[in-house]
Formats: sequence, structure tokens, C-alpha cells
Amino acid sequence: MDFNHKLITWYSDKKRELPWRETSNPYYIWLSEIILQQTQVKQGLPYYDAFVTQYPTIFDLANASETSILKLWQGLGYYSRARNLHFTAKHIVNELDGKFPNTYKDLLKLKGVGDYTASAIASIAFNEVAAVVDGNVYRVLSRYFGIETPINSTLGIKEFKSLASTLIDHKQPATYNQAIMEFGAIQCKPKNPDCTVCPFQDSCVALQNQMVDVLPVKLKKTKVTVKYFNFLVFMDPNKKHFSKNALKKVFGNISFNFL
DNA sequence: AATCCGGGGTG
DNA sequence: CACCCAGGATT
Repeated sequence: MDFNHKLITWYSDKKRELPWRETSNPYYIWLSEIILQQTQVKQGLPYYDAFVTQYPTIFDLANASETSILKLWQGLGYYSRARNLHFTAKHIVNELDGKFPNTYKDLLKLKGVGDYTASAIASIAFNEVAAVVDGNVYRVLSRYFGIETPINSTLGIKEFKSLASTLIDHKQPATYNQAIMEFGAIQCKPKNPDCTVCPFQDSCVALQNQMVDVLPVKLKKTKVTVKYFNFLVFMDPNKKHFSKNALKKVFGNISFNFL
């Protein structure tokens, strides 16, 4: 409970003022959460403003063309998010009578809404006790409790979700969830966290054991990329030089070393 | 369980 | 340039 109290106090003191924190309208909360998936606030904010301006209600979004939505999404990346956003808007308007699902269980059924986003909307918009576990939460919890279970392992995902569920403040789940994510985003950062001014200096296991820079643990993804590819080119005797552009037409944008 | 999807950030 | 960040869908 000391953890929760300090966290929420820190949040009251240090949180950023953001437009989706001025509302509990599930449409706006949902919109902001989809935009902020894999996206930093700084990058997503102008897109959020543009969407709210152009599509003030879920009915406006549902009635829009996919082309116009994708155009407004341009530059954000992960374009399936925009297509799922449109699909779900139409689904809620046409199949759910325009009524936004209001429980974690029902939110989870929406396309483009997984465990994290369902928990975020349920807690922030409806004050349901549903613990969020995003990248920030993995980092804060693994460091504070000194947990070395890889966050991208099946066991890790279960462990952190379970821990987050035991920690969430039942009296103010919306504030608690936003506090722990905000803390991870702007203080307990991936690189160079501000440990010198951290309210958890005396209780953070990672800080006391010099493990801040190794937590959270993540499994390597042994991605094998082809680094060298040797081949022979027989020269056209009528030509005096190789053309890199000619090779580019055959192999695409691969860099070549001529030995 | 592994892979893909797009950008931005960092060293 | 190489590598990291990371939620959800898909296979």
C-alpha cells in the first residue's frame, strides 16, 4: 500500500496534462489508447487531436470512408490499427446499437483491443478494477520488485499480469493504472531513469542491487539475418564496367561490396 | 511460441 | 548504421 500511495502522490504531482485525461467518454479513451499503442505521446498527440476534430463521435468515425481514415493515420505506422479502428466503430454503431461496451470482458471482444487496451478502457472510462500491463508496467514492476522473469515469456506475461492485479488500487483503479504507466513513461524510463529523484529509492530492489540497467529481462529473438551473400557475376564482354543500378533492378535495395 | 506490422529514438 | 521500443493479430 505504501507503493500505491507514493505512486499516486507522484502522479498527482508530476503527471502531464493530456486531452484524453480530461474526459471519461469511452470513445475518446478508446481512440487515444489505439493511437498510443506502440506510439509515444509526443508522436500520437497531434493525431489524436486531428481525429477528435474530424470525427467528434463514434458515429462520425463509423460513417467515414476507410480511405479518409487511413489518410488521417498516415505517418503513424501499424496501419492495421486504423483499419481495426474503423471496423470496430462500425461494429459498435451497427451491431451494438451505438452503445460502447463497458466491461473488460466485452471490450476484449472488440477487434484491435487486446488485454492491455481492454483493461485500460475498462479502468479509465468505467473505473473497473482491471490491471493494465504495458511496457511501462513491465519495466516499473520488474525493477521495483527485482523480478528477472523475461517479460516476453509465457510465464513472465502471467506473472506480471498477476502481480499487477494484486497491486491495483481498488478504490481508484483509473488513477492507479494511469499513475504507474506515467511513472514508467517519464521517470522510470528504459534508458537513464531518474533514480536520483525517485520516491522509491529506499524500496526499489533494482536500484539497491545495481540492476536498474538490466531490468526488465527480455528474451533474445535470435533473428538470423543474412549478413553476407557471395556470388559471381560474369561480365558482359561488351561492357567495361558493372552497373550498381543494374544489380539494384535485380536484387532490390541491397548494398553490394565488390571484391 | 514465433513472426509480422511502421514509425521514432539512441548509441 | 545496428539495435531497441512494444500491443495485437496471425500462423
